[in-house]
Amino acid sequence: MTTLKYSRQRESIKHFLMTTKEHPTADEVYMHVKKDFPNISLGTVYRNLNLLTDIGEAVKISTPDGGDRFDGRTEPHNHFLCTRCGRLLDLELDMKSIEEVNRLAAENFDGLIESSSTLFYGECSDCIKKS
Amino acid sequence: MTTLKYSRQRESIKHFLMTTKEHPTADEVYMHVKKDFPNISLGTVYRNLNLLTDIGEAVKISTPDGGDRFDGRTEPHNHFLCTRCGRLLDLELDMKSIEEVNRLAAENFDGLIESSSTLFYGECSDCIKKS
DNA sequence: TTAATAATGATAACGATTACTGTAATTAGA
DNA sequence: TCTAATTACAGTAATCGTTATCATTATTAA
Repeated sequence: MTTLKYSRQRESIKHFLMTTKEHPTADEVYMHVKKDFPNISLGTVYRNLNLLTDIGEAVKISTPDGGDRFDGRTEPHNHFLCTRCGRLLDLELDMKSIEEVNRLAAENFDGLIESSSTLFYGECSDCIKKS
Repeated sequence: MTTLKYSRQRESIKHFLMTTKEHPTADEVYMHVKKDFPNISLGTVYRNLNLLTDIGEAVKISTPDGGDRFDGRTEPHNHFLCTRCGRLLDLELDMKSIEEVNRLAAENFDGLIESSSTLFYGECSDCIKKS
């Protein structure tokens, strides 16, 4: 086991993830952090995003379109992907509902369900307005 | 709009997807179909997997670990990813539960929810036995 | 049977991510 | 505070999954 050592770059990445409402891709994080660290490397961004994910200070979200997104909110919550514009949004679902889903799923399942993540699809309000 | 033309390769891919219980990656489909078509190209596999997905005869599943998986079952259902062995399994959840989740989610959401896909995490029965 | 065109196999190109390497920053201990 | 040990860095090459290109083959409608 290797000890964690402070770094400004990691702190900046973490801070950005925790304050943004978006769910940026690694490249978007890179672009942002570049403002403070003009010659930060994309590899550093990936390394730290994975590190933060591993120690539970960030969450990785997989979508069927393109690269993974990262989220600084680590409490269980779900996401909505707009099938028109591709935006990924937070979607609140109270803990009870999440637990209820896990319980329902466990009824017909032979293993141990620890958590779940739901991705909802549809049209976001912005796209509905435009149509 | 381009007309669809029959091909043995596509038929074989489709047949495999519909009969297997697994959720193969593109490469696993490739390996399997190779038995009948020894010089099929991986590009052909991808092309047809995407085509089948587009016309609704297959489903693409994104997981946080590595490549996408494909599923010949097109009725709405959910999946379970074992955090130990990485296996992706079907998980039955009756339509009512799925609709209920979508309804609950819609309550606090401003757009239109059309569908959802839940990925459950935990340990599969095989891994539990081994521990 | 033929002409039109969609699908193929082979391979190159691509984008996202990871691995490598020598240098710089952080940290624990004297 | 200085030093030594070690982690993190920037830069870059390599890898992996996937898509695009293209000349050839298979399917299909007339």
